[in-house]
Amino acid sequence: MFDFEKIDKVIHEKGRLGIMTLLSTRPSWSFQDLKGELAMSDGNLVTHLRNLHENGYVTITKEILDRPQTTYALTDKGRTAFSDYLTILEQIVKAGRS
Amino acid sequence: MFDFEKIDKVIHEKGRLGIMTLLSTRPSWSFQDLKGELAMSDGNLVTHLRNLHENGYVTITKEILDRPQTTYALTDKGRTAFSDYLTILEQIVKAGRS
DNA sequence: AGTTAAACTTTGCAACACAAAGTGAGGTGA
DNA sequence: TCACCTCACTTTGTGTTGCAAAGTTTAACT
Repeated sequence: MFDFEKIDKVIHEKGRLGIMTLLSTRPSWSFQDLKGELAMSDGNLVTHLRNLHENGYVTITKEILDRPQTTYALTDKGRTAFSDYLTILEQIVKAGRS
Repeated sequence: MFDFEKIDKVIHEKGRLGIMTLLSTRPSWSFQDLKGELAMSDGNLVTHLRNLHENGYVTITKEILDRPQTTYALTDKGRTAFSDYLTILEQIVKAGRS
């Protein structure tokens, strides 16, 4: 039926799935905004973001404006991976709703 | 935006998600059929099924026909939980595709 | 009795999520 | 200038769990 092995383990985790979903809705997000949306500790959030960055899905941009501010955005690779992941979700929903 | 905490951890795992999706498409499945669809070791499959059973999502029926044969099916609770899970997936897809 | 297959159980390990606490850089207020 | 605060991050520790591999049990079939 489906090849569940194709599910991207990097994305398929509650925390990172939340991050990826948020990142896909805007060009970029600040650390604080992400933190505000996701009930996660600093450390946990940073770790997930670093994980996504190490997998090439997310860019990290450090700026010092008023306060230090780091912004995160999807790379093309990340956007593609997320799109592929969504395609599998769509198939699951389709099968499950039938 | 979304409450990602609401994602059911029992279902949101590659292996069990595969099982739940398959179970939702037919009244019942034999162990062998599940094993045929999912690239998983016996032990791993049994463990996931037991997990789902212990959470009240799946019934286990043991029969001895030609050979011993165990069949698995969704409970009402399991069907509801899976439906709720799919609803969240739909929201993610919708947000991610926007 | 010996073999084979189904459906487990057990064991062991590596990975990982997560919390909590600590760090350091760079403001801001007194 | 000194204390304090926030942001972003690191470190540490703990508990959970996914997973493979090997062993076990039960029952049929020869």
